[in-house]
Amino acid sequence: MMAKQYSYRYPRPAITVDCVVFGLDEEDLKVLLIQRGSEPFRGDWALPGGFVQLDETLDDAAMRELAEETGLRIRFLEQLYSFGAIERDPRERVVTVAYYALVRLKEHPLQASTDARDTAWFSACCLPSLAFDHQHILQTALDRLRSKVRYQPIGFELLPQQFTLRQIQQLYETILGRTLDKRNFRKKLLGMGLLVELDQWETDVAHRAARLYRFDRRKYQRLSKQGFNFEI
Amino acid sequence: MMAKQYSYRYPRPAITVDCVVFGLDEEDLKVLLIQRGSEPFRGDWALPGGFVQLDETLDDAAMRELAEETGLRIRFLEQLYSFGAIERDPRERVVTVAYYALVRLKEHPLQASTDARDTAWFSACCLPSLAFDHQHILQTALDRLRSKVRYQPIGFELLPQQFTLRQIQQLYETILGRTLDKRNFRKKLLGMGLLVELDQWETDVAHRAARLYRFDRRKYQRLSKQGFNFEI
DNA sequence: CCTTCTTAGTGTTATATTTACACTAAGAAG
DNA sequence: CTTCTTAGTGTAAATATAACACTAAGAAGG
Repeated sequence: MMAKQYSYRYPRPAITVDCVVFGLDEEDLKVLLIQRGSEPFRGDWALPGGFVQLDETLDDAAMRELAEETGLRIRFLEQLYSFGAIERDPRERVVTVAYYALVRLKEHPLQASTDARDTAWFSACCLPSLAFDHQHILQTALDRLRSKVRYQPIGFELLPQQFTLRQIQQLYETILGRTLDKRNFRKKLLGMGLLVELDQWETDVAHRAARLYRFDRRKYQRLSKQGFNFEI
Repeated sequence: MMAKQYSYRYPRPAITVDCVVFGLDEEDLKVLLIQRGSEPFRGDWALPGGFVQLDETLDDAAMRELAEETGLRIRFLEQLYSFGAIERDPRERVVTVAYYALVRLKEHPLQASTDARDTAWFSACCLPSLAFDHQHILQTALDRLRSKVRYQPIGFELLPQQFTLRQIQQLYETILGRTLDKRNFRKKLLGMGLLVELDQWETDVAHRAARLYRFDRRKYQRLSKQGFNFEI
C-alpha cells in the first residue's frame, strides 16, 4: 500500500511536545527520562515526547505521549515554553512545545517501561547527558518549578494525598535548595488555613509518629478567587 | 514557473508567531492591532504575526514579523505561550507561538502602515472584536504583563528613557488597575537604588516641573546576579 | 523496665517591612 | 498678586518576618 504524502506550498517545521516529569522521593527531586532506541542520539537519555497529531491540541499531545511512554497518572501538567532553535534536531527543523508535569512518585512503580524502551528516574542534581536540547529544556523546567512552587500550591502534587508537615517542609527545602525554619514554616503554612488536620498519623517510623494533613484544594480555589495569594 | 511543493510522510500543523505589542500613553495601556486585508476575518482586527520560516528561530520570526508589519523598534520581546486549539484557524491546523512586546509609544509615530494594511493602537480596555483566538492570546498577554511588571523592571521599557516619578507611578497604576500611595511608592522605588537622579526637569507643564530620572539597567543586572529581587 | 535515640510539636521577642496619612514649595497662568 | 496644579517630603502604627531551644512521644534495644 502506497503511503500517503502531505504536500504544502511552503516548507514547514515539524511540531513535537516534550515533557519534563518531576517526582519527589525522600532524598531528591527526580526527573523521568527515556533511553532512546533509535538514531539520532541512540542510547542517550531524553525527555518523553513525540509529534503533535492534527486532531489533538498541544495539551492533549503532551498527555498522550506521557501515557504512551510512561503510563504515569499525571497530577499536574502545564505548558513550559516552546523551543525553536534551528539545529536543535539534526534531522530536520523541529519546533517543540515543552511541558512539565508533577507526579506522586510513591503511587507509581519505579519502572514502567511500556514500550520496550528503558525509562528511569534520575536525580535532578546528577543527570546523564541528554539528547537534543533536552538539557536546556530541563533546566528551564527546573527554574520554572523553583519559582512557581513559591507562589502556587503545586508542591502538593508531588506528595502523597496525606502527608506530614515534615514531608512538605522537606519538599520545599529540596526544591528551593535551602533549609527552612521548622516553626516559622509550620506557622506560615498552617496559618493559611489550607491544610486539613487528619486524625491519622504516619506509620512505620522508628520515632514519634507525625500527624497527617491533606491539602484543601477546594478552599484554595475559593480563596484564590477572592484575591488570596499563596506564598512560601 | 511551477511552485515547489514540500511533502511529508505525516501531516503537520503550520506554525505561526503572533505578537501582542503594548505601548503606554498618558491615559491608557495600548495594544497595536492590524486590520486584516484578506479572508478569513477580512476587515477584522488582529495581532501582527505570520508564518515561521525554516531558517529562523521563533524569536527571529517574531522580530521579523514585527518589523515587517509595524516598523516598530522593539524594546522588549518575550515568548508568551503557544496556542494549539484545533480549530483556531478555520483554514487548517495552525499552532501559534505568541509573544508580547513593549515599546516606547512616544518614540514612534502613531501610525506606521508599512504594507498597505491599517495598523492602529487600541486601548487595552476597549478592544474591537478580534480575529481567530486573538482575544484569548491578548488576555493571556495582559495577565502576564500584570504579573510580571510587579517583579521585574520591565515597566521602564514602556516609558521614555527619562521619566518622572509620577510617570512611573501612573504606569503601575494603569497596568495594575489600582492606585498607589505616592510617598510609599517613591520610598520603595528610590530605595532600590536603581534610578539615577538627573539634573533635568520635565518641560511644558503648567505646574511645578518634576525631576527626571533614568533606570540604571547595568546596576540592576549586577544586583540581580547577586540575588536582588525587584518588587513593586 | 530503663535507657537511648530520633523526630514531633510548640511561643516569644526583636527586627524589618508595609501601610496610612497631610502639609508646604514650586512654578505656570491669568 | 491670586489661583491652580503638581512636586516633594516624614512619622507612627500595624503587620510580617526571622531567629531561636526545649519538652513530649514513641520505637528500639539492652
